[in-house]
Amino acid sequence: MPRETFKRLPETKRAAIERAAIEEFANSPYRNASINTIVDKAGIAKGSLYQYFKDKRDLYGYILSIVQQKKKVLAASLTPPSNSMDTFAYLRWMAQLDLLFRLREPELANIEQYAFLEAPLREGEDPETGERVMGDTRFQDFLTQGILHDDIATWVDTGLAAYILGVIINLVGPYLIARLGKDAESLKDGSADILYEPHTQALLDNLLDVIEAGIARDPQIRKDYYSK
Amino acid sequence: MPRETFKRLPETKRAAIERAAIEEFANSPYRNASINTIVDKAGIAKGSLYQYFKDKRDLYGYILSIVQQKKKVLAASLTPPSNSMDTFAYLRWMAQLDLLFRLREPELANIEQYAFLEAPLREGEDPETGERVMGDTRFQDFLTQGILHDDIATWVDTGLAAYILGVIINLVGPYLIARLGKDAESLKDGSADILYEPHTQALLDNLLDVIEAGIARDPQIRKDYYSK
DNA sequence: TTGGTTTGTGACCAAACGGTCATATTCTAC
DNA sequence: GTAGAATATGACCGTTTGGTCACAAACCAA
Repeated sequence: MPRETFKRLPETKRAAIERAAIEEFANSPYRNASINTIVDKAGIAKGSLYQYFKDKRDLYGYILSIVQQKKKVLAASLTPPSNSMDTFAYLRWMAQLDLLFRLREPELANIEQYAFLEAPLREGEDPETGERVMGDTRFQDFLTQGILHDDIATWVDTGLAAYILGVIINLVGPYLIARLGKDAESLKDGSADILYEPHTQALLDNLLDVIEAGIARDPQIRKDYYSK
Repeated sequence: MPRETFKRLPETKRAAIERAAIEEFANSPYRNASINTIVDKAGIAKGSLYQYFKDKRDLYGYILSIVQQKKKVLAASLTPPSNSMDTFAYLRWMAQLDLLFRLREPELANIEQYAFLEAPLREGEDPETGERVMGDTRFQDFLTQGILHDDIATWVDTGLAAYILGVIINLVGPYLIARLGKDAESLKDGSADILYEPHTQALLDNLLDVIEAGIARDPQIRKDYYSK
């Protein structure tokens, strides 16, 4: 969506503009984000910005595309979800990806969250049935597949559960970071690996155990080490 | 928090101001709510408003107190939670209260939700332990009690679960209303009672069954009619 | 009717908003 | 060197923001 002029910009200048915009959209939801603040921080004139982007929405859309792309790259760098991965392992993988994204790119994660909160009820169309559904269609699909695989209890209302899962995944990040406290620091600077940091894994385990116990057809959690 | 002058105002005028403010704060989060819009809708001069309230925050605080009070009244009109009510019945009662509030007072419910989203991570202090906790302390207490009563599985991380419960209860309302569709209309105009409307009760049942299955020590849901 | 207190009013303020545009500067090609 | 295109600039526009204040109107007791 940026104009051609923007793409021809020297690397450093483009980066400065992107960084300034990211910082601003991470600190304020779209409506309150300030163009003036962005151009000041980027060190360019306001008129210049409007040569690169049609308007505020255009700039915002571009920043959102950066967020998505960066997350995609991170997802690819993480052990990818395999087809053999079971339903809940996949869900755990998603939660871990979300947390890792928040640790590595807190500003981008914030932008993502603002975007989610601005349309938490956005409708999507189920490509399968054409039925209108609410919430992230990813989770809708996820649950439908889970039922087909006999992983999810058939009595679970998939629409409701998909909505709840979306809300949880999108809002649990800040809580986890706060709970991890200084452990989160080690994960950020890379001195610890999220895959092996015990405190982090314990929290993720607990979150997913609750979810699995809640919607699984035959939850393992009830038979394992936790049972008393 | 309103000034004495406001309390002395004729009923109709006070009501007009409250209605205008409620409408505005229900449509926009605090930062974007407009004083100008409020005074226009209330049909008073801007200077008058500032004789009744110190500033925007003061007015907002007053409106929030109305929200809380109205919800309290509604809670009292509903069959109150008894001591003998078990942990999950109490949680279901809370969910039902929230839904009913949304049906009867959609604007007030919206204000409540904006307030929640503006500080979803606000810290509270556990009066028992003095420990700093996140999320609604109500749910923290609720879970602690539940564990004492042997209703909640001991392996559940209460902090995490309390946060999740808070997020769910505060955000599931709009989804439920949308799902109920025209049934929601009957509930609003009083031609149907939420306690007996089957579609509504089925959705609430499903939500609470998932939660119970997720965190209960000995979830009934696994043994009952749903099991296959 | 008078005088004093309480209440009502809207023009006005400085700041910030998104966006525009005439002009200046820089770059490219011949 | 020069013409012409591309890019940079910040003063400026109209609008909106929360909040103030000098003044007018209404009220009330004496």
